[in-house]
Amino acid sequence: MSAAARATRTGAAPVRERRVRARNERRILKAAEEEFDRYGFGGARMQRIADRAGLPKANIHYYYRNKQALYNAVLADIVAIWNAAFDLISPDDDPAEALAAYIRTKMEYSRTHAAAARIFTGEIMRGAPNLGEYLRGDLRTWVAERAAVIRRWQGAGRIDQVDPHHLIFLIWSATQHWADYAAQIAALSNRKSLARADYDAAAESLVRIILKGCGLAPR
Amino acid sequence: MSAAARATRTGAAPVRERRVRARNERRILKAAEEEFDRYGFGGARMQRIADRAGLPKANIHYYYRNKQALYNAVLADIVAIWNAAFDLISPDDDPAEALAAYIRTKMEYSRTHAAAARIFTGEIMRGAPNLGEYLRGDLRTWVAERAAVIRRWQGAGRIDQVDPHHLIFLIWSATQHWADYAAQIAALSNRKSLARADYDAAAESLVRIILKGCGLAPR
DNA sequence: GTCTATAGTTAGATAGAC
DNA sequence: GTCTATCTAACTATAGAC
Repeated sequence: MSAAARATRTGAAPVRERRVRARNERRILKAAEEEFDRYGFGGARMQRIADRAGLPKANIHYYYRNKQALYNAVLADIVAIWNAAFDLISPDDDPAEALAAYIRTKMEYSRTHAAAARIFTGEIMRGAPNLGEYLRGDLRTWVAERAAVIRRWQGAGRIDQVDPHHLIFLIWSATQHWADYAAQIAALSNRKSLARADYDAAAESLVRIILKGCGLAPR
Repeated sequence: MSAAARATRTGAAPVRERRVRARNERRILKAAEEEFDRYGFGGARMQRIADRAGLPKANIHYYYRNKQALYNAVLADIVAIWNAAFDLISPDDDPAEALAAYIRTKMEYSRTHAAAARIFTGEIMRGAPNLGEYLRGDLRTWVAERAAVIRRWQGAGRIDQVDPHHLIFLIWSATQHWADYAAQIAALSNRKSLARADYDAAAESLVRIILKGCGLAPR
């Protein structure tokens, strides 16, 4: 019996083996994220994921039962980061400051987590076959809470009477665009890729237009 | 030798056969659009496209050499409709009216051509491997011309000094969102699908926020 | 836990009769 | 131009030695 098998029985894997597992899972998830981003679920190849991760293909199946399970793990990762990153916006905040900060944070996410952002869009575009629970659960709660905050701001006359959901979707779409459409933006500006300054400038344009569009002073 | 083969040699196919060809190509393209939308290029299956079109699989290959050629035909269709639909915006237009009309038209496109819109997004997200020429050609010209119009408006003090490209991308993303993220919007509002009224209301919110955000009076 | 070899299955593409 | 049968390649997944 192997050390790992013994450890599983006793419920405590040796530290070294847990570390190997953690490192390999990280490598595989990273490689899978790149592959699913570039080719979509149907176009992704387990062999290429293995090559990117620097492991034999069989090892991918050792850690993840099948392609679907690996894809679900990548999605879970994306949703976890998403949940952790966007706890902003409470009723006591200044509306202009809170919205400006949210736009800038979301844009930064599009820049630093572009592949994750695109995989998320791909999943939603296919009808969210693996994220229905998340959309109808955590995300719906999040949206309802933020919409309530915006309505309280509106009740206090601190922001224009725009549909809170429409405002949230506007911010999501305008920032997400810089991940999903990065290739188009680069092609239109005759460049190979976008720089940090491009995202920063775009975020400032969005802050300016959206805040003013809601009757708020610039921040 | 068949009538078709004879006709090909003489350069004039009989009317009936041309009609059969046109009808079948339309059916196949429609079925392919649905399939590529639902599953992406890699996940699309020629057999399902054939089933949707009500034809044997071999016939799909008779009209389109392979899967890639069929996908390219679908993309060409999408780009053609796109080019035909958005010739709006000239320097003599009233900025508020022109932008409002563009937002409403683009939103209508997201509603009535949702599958096409999503396939386009998917292609761009994969790095636009089959649309580089279009992006660097027709689309770049289109964007440059519209940006020039916006700059003339700005020179005449008719609209705020916002980056014209950022404004165009904002309108594209905010309207495109209602095609790409329809599943998420429906899930968040606990409904199975979106109605025309949803798109219309969203368009009016966007017109209101974006026009005001650019220093324009509502239209 | 790692890796080679391969089983098993699917799907794109084609041959050839009609 | 249509359709059935089939070829072939590619890919997911697993068996089993180490």
